[in-house]
Amino acid sequence: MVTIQDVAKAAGVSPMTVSHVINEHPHVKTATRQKVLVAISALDYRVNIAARNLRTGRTGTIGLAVPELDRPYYGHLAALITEAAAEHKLHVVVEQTGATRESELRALALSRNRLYDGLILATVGLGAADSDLLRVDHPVVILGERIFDGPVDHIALPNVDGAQTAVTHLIESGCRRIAILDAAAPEAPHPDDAAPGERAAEVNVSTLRHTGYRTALAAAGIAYDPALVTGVERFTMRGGAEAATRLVESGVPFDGVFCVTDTVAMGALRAFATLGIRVPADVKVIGFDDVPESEYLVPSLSSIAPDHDETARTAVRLLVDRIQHGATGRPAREVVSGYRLVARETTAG
Amino acid sequence: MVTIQDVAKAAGVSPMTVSHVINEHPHVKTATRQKVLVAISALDYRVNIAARNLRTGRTGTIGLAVPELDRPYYGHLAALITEAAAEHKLHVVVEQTGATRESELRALALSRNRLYDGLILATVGLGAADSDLLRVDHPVVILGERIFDGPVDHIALPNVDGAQTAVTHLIESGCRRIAILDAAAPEAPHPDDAAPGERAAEVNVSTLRHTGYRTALAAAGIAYDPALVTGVERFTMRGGAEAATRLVESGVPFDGVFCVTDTVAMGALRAFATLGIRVPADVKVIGFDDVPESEYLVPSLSSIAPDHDETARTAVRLLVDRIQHGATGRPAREVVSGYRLVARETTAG
DNA sequence: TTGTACGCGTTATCAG
DNA sequence: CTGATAACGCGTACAA
Repeated sequence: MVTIQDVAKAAGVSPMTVSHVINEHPHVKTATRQKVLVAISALDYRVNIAARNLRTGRTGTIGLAVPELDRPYYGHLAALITEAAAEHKLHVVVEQTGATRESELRALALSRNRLYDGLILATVGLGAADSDLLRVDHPVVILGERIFDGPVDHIALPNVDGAQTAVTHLIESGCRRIAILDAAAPEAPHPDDAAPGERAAEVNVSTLRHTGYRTALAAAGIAYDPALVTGVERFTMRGGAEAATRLVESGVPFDGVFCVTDTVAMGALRAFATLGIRVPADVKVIGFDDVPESEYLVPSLSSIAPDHDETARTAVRLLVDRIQHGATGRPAREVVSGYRLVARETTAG
Repeated sequence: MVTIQDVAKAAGVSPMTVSHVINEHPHVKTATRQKVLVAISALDYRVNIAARNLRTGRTGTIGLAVPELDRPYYGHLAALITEAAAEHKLHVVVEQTGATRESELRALALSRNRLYDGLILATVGLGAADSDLLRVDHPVVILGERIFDGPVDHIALPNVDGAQTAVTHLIESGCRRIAILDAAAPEAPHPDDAAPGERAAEVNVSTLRHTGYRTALAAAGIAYDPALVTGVERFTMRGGAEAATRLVESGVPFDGVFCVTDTVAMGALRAFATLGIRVPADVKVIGFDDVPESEYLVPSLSSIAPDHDETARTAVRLLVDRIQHGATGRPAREVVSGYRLVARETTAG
């Protein structure tokens, strides 16, 4: 391994001078600079980032931790954040947490974070109950469901409002029996049903969007029918296809479906095609996320489009601010992303 | 920042002993270990990876550099490689190169690589002419087109054979006028057309798959018609849709389309739907890559499925071997991935 | 304008 | 079983 010392020796100067050249400090004679540059390229010298990092405490890199890399939503997010970070001259590296609460906490706590100047953590497994665990001393921005009064900066997706808008759109398109495909296991009670003082069920993407669904129904005077709620094992295409198939096989009539994510909707659309159910003629479908694929599906998928670009930019901006002004200085901020309804063929008249 | 020294002081031992405990060295009395562990958790100490890395030269992390993160193929690849690496107790971080030759070379040469024990580089921009530039001293595995006799370990996709199989499948399905959507700019001459001694045009995914296309046509006695070759600006859905639209508007008759990637095919399918061209009734379509989405499209997309799982596992295995046995010891190896034809609805009778 | 000395936090070596 | 010492490669402060 060729070090800065080797370069110094080769150029006939001190290591310090080499350092000055590398870091483009002004007070180096041009002739000296040239000698050093020649030596650097002759020896193919590269600075040792680990050493520099140890000395300076900065890496110029931020981490992005996402639940799963092979879901369009996160791929898109990663691309946008990479772009936004570049404007701040920061590199982005992405890692996969695995979509469980434990793994997300691990990503957060891992000493590895020392290799990043900051971390953007996209969560699905963390709940409001984990608030305390989010208290870390390095710059972190959480991207995900709503965690009120959390100790870290946090960008919340417009889950409730977005879902309500989606379902309202189905209603306005003429649907009356609207099914929902969302997370399977813990039956999410409607907030209104919770006994006073009782802790609400875990807050996550699914329960929030479920809430929006119920709110929209209620606003339109449509009764909530548990038979129309179908659980999705995982928020994947396969999960969506299986859930949609179960919904159809249950025999319960429905004329609209709100899918918790576009990926789930893609699975559902496929299942409907297989079962001979026409979209949008027989059933209208809407998703959430507006992943790039949605526009190109046949039929193209209506969706709720959070302002991804703005979200990415805000996440990076908040993080950069923490990096520059200290992780624990200012109180935590919460930002809710904007969104818009994108009506496409799956909800066409 | 709490250091190993702080822990040592708190536990009343030397920093060295703390290090022994952290790294689970055997010869530490249980009582001592306990004291240290207590101090560690009391102080919430985390090892400083940068310092450890500086000292040991290992990070336990490998890098994966891909052209673009928001393409299903790379997302899927990243997920599989992460999984494969976990079996070797290695972390994976993914970064985006940007799909240009320069950026890929930069990813390769970057001092940043010192933060990884090794790098898996998925290429699209690099050509055979860059062989020399690939000569680096740290462990690297290239994933991409075929670069014969390159200086680094290399996993090649079965581009030529796979494309030939895809086009042959179209022919066997009854197609006679088969269009191809592939890279736009430099007209790729068929190897047979190159004058002897003349350097072949740049070798990349597109030219290789183009070669497979021509080989399949030739084998079936079908004349190559340049009018059926349509350039795709970028290998995105949008690029595919635009190219397909141009193809149709050109007025040239065709009954089959081979798309250079599944993502391009998704765009093409959408364009055909918009233009009222039925798939597979009017035109049959096949892609390449077999991304997870393909199975769920309507109609589901026939494709060439490289053995992604095996590819990921092999890439990691080769890299681990280099990490353990030195980057420059053994001569470079080239492995070609296996593949299979997946016939779905877009090429159904 | 250039050089010297030291410290960042950790671990390898080797002695006790 | 535990600890002292040195070293990893770089950057900062200060001296020359």
